[in-house]
Amino acid sequence: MHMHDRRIRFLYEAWRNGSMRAAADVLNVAPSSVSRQIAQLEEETGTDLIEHGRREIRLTDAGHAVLDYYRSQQASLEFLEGQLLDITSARAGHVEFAIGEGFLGQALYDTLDSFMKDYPRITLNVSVTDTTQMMRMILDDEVHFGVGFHPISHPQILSRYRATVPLMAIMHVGHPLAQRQSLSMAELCAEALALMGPTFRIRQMIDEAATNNGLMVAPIVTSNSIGLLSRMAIERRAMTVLPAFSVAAELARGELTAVSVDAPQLQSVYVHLLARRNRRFPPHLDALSDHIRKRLLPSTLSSPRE
Amino acid sequence: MHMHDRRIRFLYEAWRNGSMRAAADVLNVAPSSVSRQIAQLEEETGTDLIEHGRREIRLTDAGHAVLDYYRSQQASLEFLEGQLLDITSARAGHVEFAIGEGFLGQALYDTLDSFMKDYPRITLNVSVTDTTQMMRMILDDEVHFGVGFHPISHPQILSRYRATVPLMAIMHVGHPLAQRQSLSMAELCAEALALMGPTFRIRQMIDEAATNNGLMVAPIVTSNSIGLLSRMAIERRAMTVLPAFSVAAELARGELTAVSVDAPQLQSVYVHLLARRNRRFPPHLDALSDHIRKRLLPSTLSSPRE
DNA sequence: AAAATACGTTGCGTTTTATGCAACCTAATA
DNA sequence: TATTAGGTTGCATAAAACGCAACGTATTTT
Repeated sequence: MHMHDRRIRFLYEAWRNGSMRAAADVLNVAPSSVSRQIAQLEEETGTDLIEHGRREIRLTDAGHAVLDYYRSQQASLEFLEGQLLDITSARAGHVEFAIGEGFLGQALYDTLDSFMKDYPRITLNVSVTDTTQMMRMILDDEVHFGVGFHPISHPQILSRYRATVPLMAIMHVGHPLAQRQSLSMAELCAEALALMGPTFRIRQMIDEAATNNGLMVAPIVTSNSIGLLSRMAIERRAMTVLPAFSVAAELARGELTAVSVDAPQLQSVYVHLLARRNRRFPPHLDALSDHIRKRLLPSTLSSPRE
Repeated sequence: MHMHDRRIRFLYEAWRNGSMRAAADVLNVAPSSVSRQIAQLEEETGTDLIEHGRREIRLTDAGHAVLDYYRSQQASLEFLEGQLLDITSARAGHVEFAIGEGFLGQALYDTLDSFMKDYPRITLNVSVTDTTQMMRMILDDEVHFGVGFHPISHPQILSRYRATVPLMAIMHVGHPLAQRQSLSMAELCAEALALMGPTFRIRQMIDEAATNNGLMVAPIVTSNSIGLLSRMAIERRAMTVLPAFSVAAELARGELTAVSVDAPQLQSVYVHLLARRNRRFPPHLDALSDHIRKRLLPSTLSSPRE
C-alpha cells in the first residue's frame, strides 16, 4: 500500500475542521484538491473512508482506522525529529573505533569517561587490536577511525592527526635515576626492565633503539598489560618504558617519575589518528577525535597532516 | 516535516540492496531518480543520510534513524492493513443503535449474544430510549439506526426494514383462555391485565384498539418492565399484552402461552428498523441489521420498504 | 601508475501527478 | 420550494518525478 502522507493529512484536516472546504482553507489549497486526494486514498485502501453524499464530513470506521495510523505515524515522526536534532547537534550518535596496544590504561579510561559525560547520548564501541587488524577494520569500515602508534602505510588510509608521544623511562620516584634529566640507552638497558612483549609496536621501537646503539634489551618481566608494567615500577622491581600519558595518574600522584631517554627512535614516536581516505567526519566523530586529542594527548602538539 | 513515503522507501531499498543502482533495478526506476529522491530527503531533514563520495551506500547515524522510523511506520501500516481488511469484511467495526421500549428482554439479549459471537471484533453500544429521543439520535447521527414500533414520520428518517409483530395476549398455560385460537377485545378487557404505562407505544396501540371497540383497558398492574409483566402472567395474577418474541423464552419453556387478539390495531403492528435518509450501510451495519431481522424477528416476514 | 570498472551525480526534455478555477450536483434548511 | 453550504467533476495549468545520457569520482585491476 502507498498511503502518501499528504493524502492522509488532507483527510485528517478535513475531519478536524469538519469539512473539506475548511480543510482547504487551512491547507491553502482548493477544495477540489482535498476531495480528489481523499477519493484517491479511498481507491488505494479500497474502502470508503468518509460517508459520502452528506453535507459535513463523517468518517467511517475505516476512516477512523486510517487516522489512528496517521496519529501513530506523527508520534514516530516527532521522535525522529528529536533524534535528528540530537544527531546533527552531535549530541547523539555512535562511534566505533580501534585503539592500539599501548593505549589501554587510566588515561584512556579518563578520556572516555569525560567524553561520555559530555556526550551522554553518543554510544561507543572500542576495539583493542593489533596493527594488522586495525588496518583491515579501517579499510572495511568496521570502525570509523583508529588510534595507534604505527604510521600505517596504505594508499587508502591516512592520518588525520598526529601527536608526538615520546616513550619515557618510567620508574619509582625513589629510584636512583629518578632525578636525572635524561638517560642514555646504555643506562636504560643496564636496569631491570618490565616491557611489553615483542609483538607490540612500543616494544619494537625500544628494540630498534637498542639495536642502533649496539645494545640488547633483556626485560625481566614481559606483559601486554600496562597496569602490570606500572605496578612493577611502583613496587621498585623494575623500570618500564611507556608514553607518559599511559601512567598519567601515577605520575600525578607522585608514585612514579618519567625520565626521557636519549634515543631519537623513542623521541620521535607519533600517535596517529587514522581513518580511511575520503571518509568525512560527521560532527560526533569530530567531537570524539577532538576529545582524544585534548584529553588523551594533552601535553603534546598535534596537527592535521596532508 | 514532510517525509514522503516514497523517498524513504528509496533510501531503504538503496541501503538494503547496497547501491542506488541496485535499488533502481528493484524499484524499476532510473538510478538518477533514486539519487535525487535521497538528496531531497537530505534537504528535508537538513542532514546527510548517506556518506557521500563513496562507491557503495553507507548510512550515517541520521540515515539509520530515518530507517528506524521507516520500519516503525511499516509496522503501523501492516496493522492498519489488517484493520481495514477486518473492517471491509465486516469482521471489525463499531455500531451504535437505539432500541425502543418494548424490546428489552431475553430475545434481545439472545440476539446480541449470538451477533457478538459471530462478529467478536465488532463493538456495540445499545441505547434504550423513547420515541422522541430515538428520533433526535437518528437525526444527529448519534446512532447508526434505531429499532422501534413507532413508524416515526420525519422527512429525514426512513424505515429500512419492517416486520409484522402482532401484539399477543400473554397468559399462563393453565389460564382458562389458554387453549383459545383468539380472543376478542371485549374478552381481553374483561381480564385482569398487567400492561406497560400509557407513555409507551405498545400501550398506546392497545388503548387505541380498545377505544375503537368502545371499550376501556383498566390494568391492575402497570410497569415499564417486561420482566415484571411476564412475571405477573407466570404467577397467574394477570394477563399481559406483548409481542411474542418478548417472552420467547417463557413460551418455549411452556410457562406461558400467547393467544392472538381480534383487533386490526394489534395485528398490524410493525417493527421498523429506522435510519437517517441517505445513510449508506457499510457491511458491518448490514451484518447487525440482518442479524436482528433473522434472530430478533424470526417468525415474521420482513421486507425492505421504499 | 594507468586503465578499467562501478558507482553517484547533474542537465534537460518528457511524463506523471497535483492543483486551481469554474461549473455542477446534492443534502440540509428556511 | 428556494436557498444555502457543502462535495464533485472537466479542463487547463503548474509542480513533481522520471528517463536518458553525459559526466565525475572512488575503487579495483593490470
